[in-house]
Amino acid sequence: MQTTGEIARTYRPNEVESRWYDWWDHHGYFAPRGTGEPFVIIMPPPNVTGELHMGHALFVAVEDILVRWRRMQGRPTLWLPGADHAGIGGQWVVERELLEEGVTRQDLGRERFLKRMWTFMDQYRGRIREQLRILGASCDWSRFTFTMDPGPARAVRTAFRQLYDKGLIYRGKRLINWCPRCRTVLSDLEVDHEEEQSSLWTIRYPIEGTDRFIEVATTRPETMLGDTAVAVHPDDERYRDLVGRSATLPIIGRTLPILADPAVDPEFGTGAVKVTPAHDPNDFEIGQRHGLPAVNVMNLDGTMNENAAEFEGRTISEARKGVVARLEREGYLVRTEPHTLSVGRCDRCGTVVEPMISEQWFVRMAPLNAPALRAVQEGRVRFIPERFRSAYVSWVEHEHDWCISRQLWWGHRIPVWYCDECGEATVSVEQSVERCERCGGTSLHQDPDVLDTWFSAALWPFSTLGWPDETEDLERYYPSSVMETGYDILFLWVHRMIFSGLEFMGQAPFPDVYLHGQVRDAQGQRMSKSKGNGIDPTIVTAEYGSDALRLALVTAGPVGSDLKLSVQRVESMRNFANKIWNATRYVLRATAGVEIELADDGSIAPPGEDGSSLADRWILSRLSATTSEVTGMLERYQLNEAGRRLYEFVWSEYCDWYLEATKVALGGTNETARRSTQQTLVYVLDRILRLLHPFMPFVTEELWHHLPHRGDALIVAPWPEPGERDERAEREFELLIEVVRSVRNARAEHDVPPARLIPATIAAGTAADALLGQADVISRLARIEPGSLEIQSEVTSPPEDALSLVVASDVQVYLPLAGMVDPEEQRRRLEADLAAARSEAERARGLLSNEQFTRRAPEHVVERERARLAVAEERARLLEDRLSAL
RNA sequence: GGGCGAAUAGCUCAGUUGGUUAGAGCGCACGGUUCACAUCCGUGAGGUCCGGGGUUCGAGUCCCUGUUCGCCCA
Repeated sequence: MQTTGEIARTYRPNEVESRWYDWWDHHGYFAPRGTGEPFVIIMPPPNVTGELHMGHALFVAVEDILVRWRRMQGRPTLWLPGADHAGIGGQWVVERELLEEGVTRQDLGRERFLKRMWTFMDQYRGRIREQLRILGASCDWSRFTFTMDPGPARAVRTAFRQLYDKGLIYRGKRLINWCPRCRTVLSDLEVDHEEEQSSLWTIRYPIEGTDRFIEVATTRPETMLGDTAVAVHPDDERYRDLVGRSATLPIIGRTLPILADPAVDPEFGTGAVKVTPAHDPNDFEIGQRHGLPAVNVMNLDGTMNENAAEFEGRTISEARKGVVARLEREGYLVRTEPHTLSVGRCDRCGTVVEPMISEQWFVRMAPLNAPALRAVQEGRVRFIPERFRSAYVSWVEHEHDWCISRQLWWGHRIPVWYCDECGEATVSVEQSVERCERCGGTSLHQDPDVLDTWFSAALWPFSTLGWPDETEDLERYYPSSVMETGYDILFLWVHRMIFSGLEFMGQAPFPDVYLHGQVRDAQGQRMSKSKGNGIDPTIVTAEYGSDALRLALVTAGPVGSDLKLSVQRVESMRNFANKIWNATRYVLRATAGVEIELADDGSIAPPGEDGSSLADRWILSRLSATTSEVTGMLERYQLNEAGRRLYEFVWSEYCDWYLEATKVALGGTNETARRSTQQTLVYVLDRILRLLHPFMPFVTEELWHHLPHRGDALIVAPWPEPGERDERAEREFELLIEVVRSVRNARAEHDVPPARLIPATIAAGTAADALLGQADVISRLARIEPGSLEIQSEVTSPPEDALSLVVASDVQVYLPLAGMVDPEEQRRRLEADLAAARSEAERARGLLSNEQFTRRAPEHVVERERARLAVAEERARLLEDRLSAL
């Protein structure tokens, strides 16, 4: 794309950003290029149905920075995008649509419903690209994959078959979490537990053959209809004589054995509990141990079933009220007291989850977890930040088997066919099965359920690359370089990818796991639709630009912790973009019509030594420092620090000092010096744009095209290598900065109008030569009258009535501001400075006179203290002189 | 109940293997029509490094303990 001519006075992000994305894409820059070790990120696939939110903006910012940086380093770089079908969530969106039309999915039937799902999905598919385009995600669209595509679908069936054959997938009747609203089973991880205020009801059951009762405490009285035992702790003296006897269940009249089991907490309630194996995980286990029957009293829609006597057909909460009322009426309710308990809710819809017994498919985790734990413990999989490792290990060590079937229609159908003749299950990687594997019968029906969305997500690092086929992509790009995702799905997704990669590919799917936190509002509140405190990325990027949003997000806080985002921060990053924009305008104007030398690789050549000024040498050295620091920070995944470092370099060093200093050479008569400055200006700006490109791809690409260059695009321009440091230049220029600052400070303190130029005399000791060469720069920056600036190594007779500034031990500035300076005021200042210098000297002296310190501290620390002492003493001496001269 | 994290300027965060005078950005105050930029420039104020104890010549940093907030797991 050609960009020519004068550029606008202020940066307008939306005009610039809209131009580049498709241009990059059409030129093929998003596809891996070249040879060498690839850099690969498999993108966490956004839900097809989802709107763009800040979570997406954050992951795009982070991944795109890594990807663009590595691409510029010359690695063949693949960032593979995709979309997730989002099981329950996806189905729910379409069901809601149907609801408005007054139809249920059951009315439509499975086939027509799925057709409708696909129509919907096809509509939404394009939106992911559109959203990622806004954010500048440089991912390879030719490899875009949807979890329901034929490839990943076959991967799912293949994985299922392999695990089934190894006995790692089984079907079993177990206690599971049931969401009555979604009408499906959920895995343990999809249930959110929250403390809620409720009651503890104490009920008494008559003991058979006596006129005594046993009191049990429960948080869920309605489940008593399904009680099949009463249990106490084996060591509980209070109930020892009752163990072995029986109680009668009120309302129902069932006989309940009273048994002893160590799982009962004698401290809770009365120490005796009712046992409802069909509706409580602990009771289920007690039931297993004692061979108790499980009586299910609920329907799948959250109403009571035929085992609930008169409460059949009522909702659970109606049943609870009814049961309590009847118990009370009949004298079985002993008391009701307030109680806090943990309630499980469906993480999708918030409905209270019911534990129920149901036949489902499970993955046997222990054999799969062992290799995953080893990989993490041996460091083959690293977490960034590291602290997530211990959370991962302790969670995985205690993981239960994973329930993978879901009672939904939208998703990967379980690849199991049951024979109508012999009942045998046939598991197939094919889409359909004609013949029973055992009896050859041809009348089969497929399991009606689908698989947990995370089952297909677990295979994502290799199903996207063609597995189970041995494709070139799989060979070349597996394992990927880093998995970047939110810490909230560490167990739900990351863990499952790790064990799946190890199981199916024999190798962990990534060596590094970079975990980002959640984006919160300026007050640290979670952004949510209902609170209305969310910041919409579409709106923010339209106003401030995606570059600004990206930089605001990535510099907002360290990796792995939640970050606070305010529009104000985005705005200040937009201002930063404007700063670079205007710096470029300045450079372009300063170098108009000048031939800029290019290096062999087509980039701007570094300026030669000839005619280079102190400022030139200083900024080049600072550029080297910045380049190596930023590269190091990126290598350590410290993106936030890298971003901030660049911000500071550009604004505080390049713009505030270097650009200002160049105005002298550019306006001067020395042709060589001017050429050197022009070359340096462009050279450093070019490096800045390169370093900044991963963070702010749009504005940097735009500006780069205005600079002289021979490459095609900044997105594929080489990443800068740090040059030499010039410590002498840094020291000297920093002294210059100190001199200028102290003059400015004095001017401000004494209300010297900015427009007024003043004379100055500088005594600069050993730095006199260096400063002498910078007289023009100093006078310009400090607003000193050029003809009246004197720089000497020593000033024997300072100007009369001069204000005296002590910059360093041997550097003083005299500002002859006769008439402007109140002598009392100056005395006060000097005295304050003197007091500071004396106390500093005192501190250093005290330290150095401590023999423990001089003996035990390292030599360089002691040396530094000696130097500080000398400086402070010299400074104090100078200040005393000035004071007495006053 | 177990675990993790955080606590440093008004706000958001840096602060290397401990090195003695704790930094940045934003915000704030004051001053500015300096020919890149008011989306800007200059100057400045602002800190018991959460409390207590310990180790050390030396602690924001290491150890113990407590407080507050947040998160994860059961």
